[in-house]
Amino acid sequence: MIKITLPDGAVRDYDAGVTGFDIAISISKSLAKAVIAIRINDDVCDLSLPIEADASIALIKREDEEALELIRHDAAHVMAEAVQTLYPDCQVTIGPAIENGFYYDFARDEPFSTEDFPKIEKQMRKIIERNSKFVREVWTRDEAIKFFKDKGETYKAELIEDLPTSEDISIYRQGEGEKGWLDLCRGPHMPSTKHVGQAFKLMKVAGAYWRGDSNNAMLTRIYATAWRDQKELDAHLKQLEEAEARDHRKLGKEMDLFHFSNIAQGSCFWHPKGFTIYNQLENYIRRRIQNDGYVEVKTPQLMDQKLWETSGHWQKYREDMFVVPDVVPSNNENGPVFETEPKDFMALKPMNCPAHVEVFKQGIKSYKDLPLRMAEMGCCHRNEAHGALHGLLRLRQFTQDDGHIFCREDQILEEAIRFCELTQKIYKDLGFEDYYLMLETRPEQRIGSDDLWDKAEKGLKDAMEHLNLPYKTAEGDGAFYGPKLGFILKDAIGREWGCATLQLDFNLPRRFEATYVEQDGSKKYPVMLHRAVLGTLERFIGVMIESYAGKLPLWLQPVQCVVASITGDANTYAQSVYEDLLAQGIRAELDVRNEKINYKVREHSVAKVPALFVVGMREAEEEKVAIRRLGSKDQNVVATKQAISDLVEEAKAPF
RNA sequence: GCCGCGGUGGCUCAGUGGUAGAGCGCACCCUUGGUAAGGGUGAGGUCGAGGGUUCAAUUCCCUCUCGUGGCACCA
Repeated sequence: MIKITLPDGAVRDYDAGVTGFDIAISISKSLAKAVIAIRINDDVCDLSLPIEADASIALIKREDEEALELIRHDAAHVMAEAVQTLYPDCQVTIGPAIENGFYYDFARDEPFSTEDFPKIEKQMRKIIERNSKFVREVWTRDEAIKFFKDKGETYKAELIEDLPTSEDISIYRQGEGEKGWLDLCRGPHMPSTKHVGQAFKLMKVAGAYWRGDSNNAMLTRIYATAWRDQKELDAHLKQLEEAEARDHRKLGKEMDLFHFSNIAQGSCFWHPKGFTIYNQLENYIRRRIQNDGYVEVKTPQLMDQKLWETSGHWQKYREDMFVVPDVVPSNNENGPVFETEPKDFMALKPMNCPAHVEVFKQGIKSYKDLPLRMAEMGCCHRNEAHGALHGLLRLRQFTQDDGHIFCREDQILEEAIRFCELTQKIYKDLGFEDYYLMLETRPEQRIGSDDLWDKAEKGLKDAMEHLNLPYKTAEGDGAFYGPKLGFILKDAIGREWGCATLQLDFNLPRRFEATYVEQDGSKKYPVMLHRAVLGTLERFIGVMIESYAGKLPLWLQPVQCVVASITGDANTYAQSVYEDLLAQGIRAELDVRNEKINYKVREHSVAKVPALFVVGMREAEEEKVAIRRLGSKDQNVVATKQAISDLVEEAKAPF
């Protein structure tokens, strides 16, 4: 007999080898119908798995939150069978459950298109209705490898070959008898295909490299979403639709903030309204960092190859840099641009750090000068791959709210804490609470001793622990010169973008022979903390537009108030209200066009103008305005003086 | 860079092997209207670029380019 502890704490005795299904039956028949899996201790398992020892268990029902992953995983198997039934020449590879759904990677000479989706979905529904049991079998490695090789499934065979020899090769069969479709899988699965249900939808096809390596073949990935019921599915699809409407590229066009053009791909043309946001944000950051003890510098855009050789970028990252020959070009328009092979080169800076080290090196620095916090709104260029570009979120030209803190080793913790606190304050001011921290630790290819890395990683961890900040860790993802801490924000559809970053660097000062004089007169290398709060102004504005769906806080809005007249007779008064607003520093516009007020209200609402001052003869006579705020249908008639001073108060930047 | 999809007036998009259409916007006229589109008239397009097939290509094919969804990349 074994002891099974149920979630309510009750302990029941069962024969060893009892299954989750047996336990469910022993409790109630209706429960047995509803359960689809069992959690044994902390692992989700098949309902049919025999339990051989004492355990705590919980039965998972299909309506439970935990069922989602099982539904999605099983749906992936169903999709794979459907695809292979329809396209027998197609190899299946891997297909995990992911957030909101699942995908499966297929290898086929002719890629799928979305036009194939209805056919595949139909076949999936057939398989689900067939209600085949998922049957787990354990095979030997050789047996499994031979089976898949004979079937022409080279990718599966490769997967099995790479599994540790200690591991059982488990196979899940989801059809009848010997001919049932099967897949290599660790499990667990629900009892049968019908539990997948009908609330799924194939979403998109995409290319994906085999095993995530660009040296490998490109497979065709089909993404799908799957839910417990139609209501959940509909809600998800609706949410996606709404998110699309918040896309910063769409809003940027609609609100006339910026544009992109193929004559400067990956760079942004800021329009007056967009640049107003940009400037407001930049000025705010400038006030923040000045208050936090930074000094601001401006360094060159083009710098000599030698600088990049010293920093190491020339050797390591040249292919991502814009390199410019330092030669006078030929004026002969029919000949080559350069008549002689260029020997000397400059490069547009892909980052500001070497330039800041150059500034640091001017003159002699004392330990008393540290920490030296040097900031720059640094415009950088990186020759990003075409496929990487994405609106304001991934550009070739961008401006970092960059900064480098030169400090002693014993100042790392304090500076790291200080930076995290500054970032928290700024994100709070800007209305961001939904972000997380990611610590990226030492990569395989790195410079510096393990001792230094220990110190550096500990410095970052200590800072986060001191501030009680939860964080994730990505082992091995750090920069070659030091570990990284990132603040990750999400865009409208949940894609993640690194914004704030803090990186420890023991390396660059050594490469540049940048030193300070210690108390005892000896020369020492300072530690460099690379840091940015927004990351880049462009990316942050992009994320912010999506997060606010274009309805930015008043202090950032390009047009804060529009004064709209109802009839021509009120135009003079409207003009005077408008001028008063301007005089008080409000970014206002005047609308005295020959249009109906309905029309004006609609247009400015669509344009997301936060405050609309409507004036007709009634208001003119009483020196008032009828205020209509964005998102509200209410009108509030207020004395003009009061309305303006209220708006001025509200439009104050948070710092 | 790789795989899929796309590029038609300023914007959103329809359409066709016989050199193009709508709505919005824009200009002008009428209308002076009280909180989400008043009416009329008009201008505006080398149908992304190049090549091919064809009597004829915006339409079919190829190459390129840009965009887009992913993948890879992201110092």
